[in-house]
Amino acid sequence: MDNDATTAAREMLDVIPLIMRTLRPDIHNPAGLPNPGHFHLLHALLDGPHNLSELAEKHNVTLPTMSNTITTLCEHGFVQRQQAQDDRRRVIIQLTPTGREMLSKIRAYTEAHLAEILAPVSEEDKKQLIAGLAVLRRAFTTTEQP
Amino acid sequence: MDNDATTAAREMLDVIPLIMRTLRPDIHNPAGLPNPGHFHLLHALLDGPHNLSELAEKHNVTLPTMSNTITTLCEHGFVQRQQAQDDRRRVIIQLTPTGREMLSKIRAYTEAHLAEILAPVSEEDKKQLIAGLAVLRRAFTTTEQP
DNA sequence: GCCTAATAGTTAGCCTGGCTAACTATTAGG
DNA sequence: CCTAATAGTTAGCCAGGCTAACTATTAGGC
Repeated sequence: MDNDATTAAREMLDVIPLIMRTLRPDIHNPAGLPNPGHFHLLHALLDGPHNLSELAEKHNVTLPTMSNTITTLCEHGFVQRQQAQDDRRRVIIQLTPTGREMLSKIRAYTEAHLAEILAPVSEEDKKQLIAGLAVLRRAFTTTEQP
Repeated sequence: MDNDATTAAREMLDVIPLIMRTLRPDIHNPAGLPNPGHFHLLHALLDGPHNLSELAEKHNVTLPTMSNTITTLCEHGFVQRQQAQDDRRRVIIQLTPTGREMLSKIRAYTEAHLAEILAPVSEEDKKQLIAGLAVLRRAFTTTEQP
């Protein structure tokens, strides 16, 4: 067994809840977003348009559920439906400027909140933290694909 | 403005979603747990018994909602209700051995999964990661109280 | 080139979890 | 003691999730 990996895993599972407890309210209950879960969905649309099936699968909900969810997000003006011209069965979902703006507001607010929490940390510790985060980024982006 | 704090905050908000995408299924859809959200609730009971009002407030739900949720968790045998003897209005909620066991199974499984992902990381990077996590732990436990 | 099968979404009907309002039981205070 | 406050529960309603059934479009076999 790899003891350092286990130590790091254990530590992550202790620390992540502490962080999430602080960040959750920023992300899930921001003014203007009707439903907490909608944030993740809108976020997924940042890297480009998707169709309903992809979104449903990625978020572990059924197609009808995603269809309804998208309907309410359309009504709120955060996303828009659009027929694909090559295959007219498909519906392309993409962010509206309003949706994009909402996301960047949440992002900015959360980032500021986090930075405030990290401000009292010593310079050296901040370097250490940034280095640790880089390790995590590498570990979790190489494992992404499957 | 503190530039390192902002850099760290930005990096955290990029990296955390990557991690959560991997861990969410382990935590929210484990066999035996009826509802995804129940995990957080049971976890909160690990540090001792609580009454309904505390739980409701901590989890941002109303008292009736928490009452119903606890009822279903009771029916599944994960927690038990118990009248407080000093103030008979209060109801003390605590984990049953079954509930405790369920939590440690989820914990063990998730920890193993995480350790597996971290295994290929170099020794040096693992040290770096552990150091970074320690910084986070300090930052987020000193900020806990308010 | 049709006719069937497969694929993408939507609609209908049901169930659960959330909320507010109203109620019961117990304790605190003038 | 009698009123007010506090802790939970019950009742009734709404939104989000699911399955089943339906529509529309594309793909494939003969």
